[in-house]
Amino acid sequence: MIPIPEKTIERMSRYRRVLNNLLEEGRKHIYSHELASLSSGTPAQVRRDLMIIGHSGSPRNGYEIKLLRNDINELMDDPEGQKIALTGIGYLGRAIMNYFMGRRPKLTIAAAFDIDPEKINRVISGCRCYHTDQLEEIIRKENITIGIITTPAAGAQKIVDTYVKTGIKAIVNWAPTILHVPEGVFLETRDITMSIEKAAFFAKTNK
Amino acid sequence: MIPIPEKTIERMSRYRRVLNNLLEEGRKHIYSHELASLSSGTPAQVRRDLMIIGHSGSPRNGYEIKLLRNDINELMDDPEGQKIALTGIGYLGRAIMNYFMGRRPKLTIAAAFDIDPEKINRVISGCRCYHTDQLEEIIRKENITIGIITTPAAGAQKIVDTYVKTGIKAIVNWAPTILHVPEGVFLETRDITMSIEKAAFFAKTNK
DNA sequence: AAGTGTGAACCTCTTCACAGCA
DNA sequence: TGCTGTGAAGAGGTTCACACTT
Repeated sequence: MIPIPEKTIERMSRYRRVLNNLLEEGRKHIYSHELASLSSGTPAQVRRDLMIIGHSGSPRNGYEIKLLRNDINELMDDPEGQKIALTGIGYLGRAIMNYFMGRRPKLTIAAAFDIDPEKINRVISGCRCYHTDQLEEIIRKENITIGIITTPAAGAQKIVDTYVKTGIKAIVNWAPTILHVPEGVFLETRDITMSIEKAAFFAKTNK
Repeated sequence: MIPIPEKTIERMSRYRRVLNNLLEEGRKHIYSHELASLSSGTPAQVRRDLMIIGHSGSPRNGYEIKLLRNDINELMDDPEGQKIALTGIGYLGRAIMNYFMGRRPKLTIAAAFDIDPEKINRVISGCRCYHTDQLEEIIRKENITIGIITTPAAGAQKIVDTYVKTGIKAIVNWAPTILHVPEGVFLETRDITMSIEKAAFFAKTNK
């Protein structure tokens, strides 16, 4: 099977959110142009994406929302669930923990790590906190497969290295620094400064 | 002049960070392959980017770090400085304020907004906080041109509309929702859930 | 009539490969 | 020799346009 493009995966995440909202409102069907406008895309893009994941609708009613949502769930979720480790319990780490807790049943932050004794062995936002020294132990014990980094820039590479050592294959980094991972490990850096500087460039250019 | 691609702007932000670090270490020159490996890119990409912004080096020494950094500053910074408004002083808002304060002299968070009376009229992370009702007034008075959104999903579109009404041309959104802006306004949504779900998909696929 | 599904064209960004230069 | 600068090829993603369906 042809691999699904990263961009399509991102949009699936958006589509799912829109579809879940519509389901709550009791909507049953949706046309590509409606889903497009609700997710800030184009109708052709929506149809292409759904074609890629192998979902089809009908000219009469468009797409059946529940079926489409289920197809996206099947594509994106691991039926056995996936666990996440988060390292760096600062404001950013807490924002993510807060937002995530209980939101996605198949995807949970199973453990958080920090070096501040104040935070260790507490439960923050429903999540148990450990000392960073225990990263390897806990990740292996809990069978964690996804790593989040919300530490300051300085310690981040060391955390990545530990993540990689435990066999984690996907990492999301919010530390404002460039990190290095071996081939085969997915790393996405979501740099706050970079996104604001890009916006600033646009604001300046469009002045 | 040909417009500079968004992707190149993003990398400029990364290059600048690397170059600033090197300057502190006293380095004077750098080759494209070195800058590439420090910023997780390819040498060809680095050369192409520098070509696009009109910076050139020499086969003998590569690029002169200080000159290159200055060219990036000139490209990215507004000489008169740019001001940012941030709405939503939760964990995420504070993370951004904390990180940003005093870091970039030409780019400052000039005002923060919330609806919680606890936070209003205080100074948090060196930034004055106002009630959201004052958005228009303060943005115009302070001549703010960039807007950040770190509110919950529910109120976000209303904030965007207010930003747009005041003439703000670039918005960065961290609220977990799809927002709509008119043509000509730059909007970047940095969705936490989406990035984690994407990583989860990769972890699942690479299992 | 008003949708979907999709080959093909198009556009954007990345990488190759090599001439030119110090 | 080992780099830079860049035309050209390649890869990836988006949009067009239209046959097909209900």
